[in-house]
Amino acid sequence: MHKGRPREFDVQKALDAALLLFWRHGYEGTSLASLTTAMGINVPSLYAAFGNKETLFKKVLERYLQNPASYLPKAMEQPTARRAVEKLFSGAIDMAMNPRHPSGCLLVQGALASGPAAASVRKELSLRRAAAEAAVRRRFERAIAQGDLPANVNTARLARYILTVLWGLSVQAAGGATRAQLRQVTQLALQNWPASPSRARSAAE
Amino acid sequence: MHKGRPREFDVQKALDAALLLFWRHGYEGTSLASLTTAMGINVPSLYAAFGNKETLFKKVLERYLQNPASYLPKAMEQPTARRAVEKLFSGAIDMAMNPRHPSGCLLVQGALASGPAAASVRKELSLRRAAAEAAVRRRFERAIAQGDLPANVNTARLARYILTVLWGLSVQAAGGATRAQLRQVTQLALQNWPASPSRARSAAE
DNA sequence: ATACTTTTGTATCGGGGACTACAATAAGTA
DNA sequence: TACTTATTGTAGTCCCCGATACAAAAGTAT
Repeated sequence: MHKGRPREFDVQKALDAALLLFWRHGYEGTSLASLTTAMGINVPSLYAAFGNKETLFKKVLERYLQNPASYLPKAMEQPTARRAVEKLFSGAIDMAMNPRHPSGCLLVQGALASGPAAASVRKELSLRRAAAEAAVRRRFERAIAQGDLPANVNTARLARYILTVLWGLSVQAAGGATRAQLRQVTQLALQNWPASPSRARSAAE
Repeated sequence: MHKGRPREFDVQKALDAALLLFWRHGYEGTSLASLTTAMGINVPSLYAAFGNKETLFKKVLERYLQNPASYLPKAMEQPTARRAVEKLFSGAIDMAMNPRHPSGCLLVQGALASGPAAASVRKELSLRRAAAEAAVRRRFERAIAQGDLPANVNTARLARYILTVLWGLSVQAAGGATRAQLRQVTQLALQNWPASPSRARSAAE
């Protein structure tokens, strides 16, 4: 099967360890020395397996989206758009409150602002945030097609609002907000939901 | 008046130049070399005038709150709580769209996640965000006392929601959102305003 | 065995990070 | 004019950054 000396570490475990560091300290705040220590490998092994710091981060990012951040696509499977957003928020809060990893979302914590060297990472995170917004927007479009949302709802605007609240939750979580506080924020954020009978035109126009 | 050789640069101008760098690249992403270049001074002058990188950042932060971010206390002077929040959002959008400086809010961009060396800066920013939230909450309390908001409104929760949207706007602005997009988000965010006659109990309990 | 291939460990590399020593300079003060 | 005080400019400090060279180790293939 394998040629040459076999790898002595688990790639996924190493990625998970790297994820925790990038998540907590951001891309620029995470050093290679701290990475190799946490991953339990030495520097040449890291470079042989993951390329360099930037490509390592991007693989960590993929891992993040598949494992702890999979609550977003999962939430979109809910039967109604309203339930989907509720599940999106509760999933985000559950993740933020999980003591096994840092608070907030890696798409926000990773590199909101950065030096020129990390511009590529910053751009990648920005694209991923836009992709998340697009996924929610597509869910809303499906909801309109299914009669679940009023047809005059502007799906792009509603999705952008929902994601703005989601990113804001990430900032609040980084500041040490409690689960109850975050939940109350999401409850307020959903009170202008367009499907609610008395305010069907809320997100319209 | 002054003893010794007089300073050859304007402290405020230098702080403004440093502000632009910290704002765009974050605390960790800004190097002393780039700072001295932008400020037009050399390294010993920087240390003599501002202490070190961390104390420089904190002075820059004060400057930021007084000059470009003064829209928040200004907005709180509006006659009603609703108008105050509208002004808060429009002020934030105006600042984000000003081409003379970076997008987003320094309280968010400065250091959401960071390495251990910048923990003090991260904590300081977190405190300032909490202070901003408290200022809005106090404005809501005044609004209740003045009959401007229903007495059963939970001011802390409503303020936290408003600030969550504000921080979310900062993330969206960092991602390149347009003025129209940000404005639409704030319009949606205000549709569940508790003073609105048909939904006076929205933010309550 | 021997050759070949890949990973591992050690020991670096050049570069840039924040920060400072020190002498020259430019003002006020005697 | 000499003295004092503070800033400026040059040069350099130490240290950690991301990234590598190279030989020993541990497997497969012949």
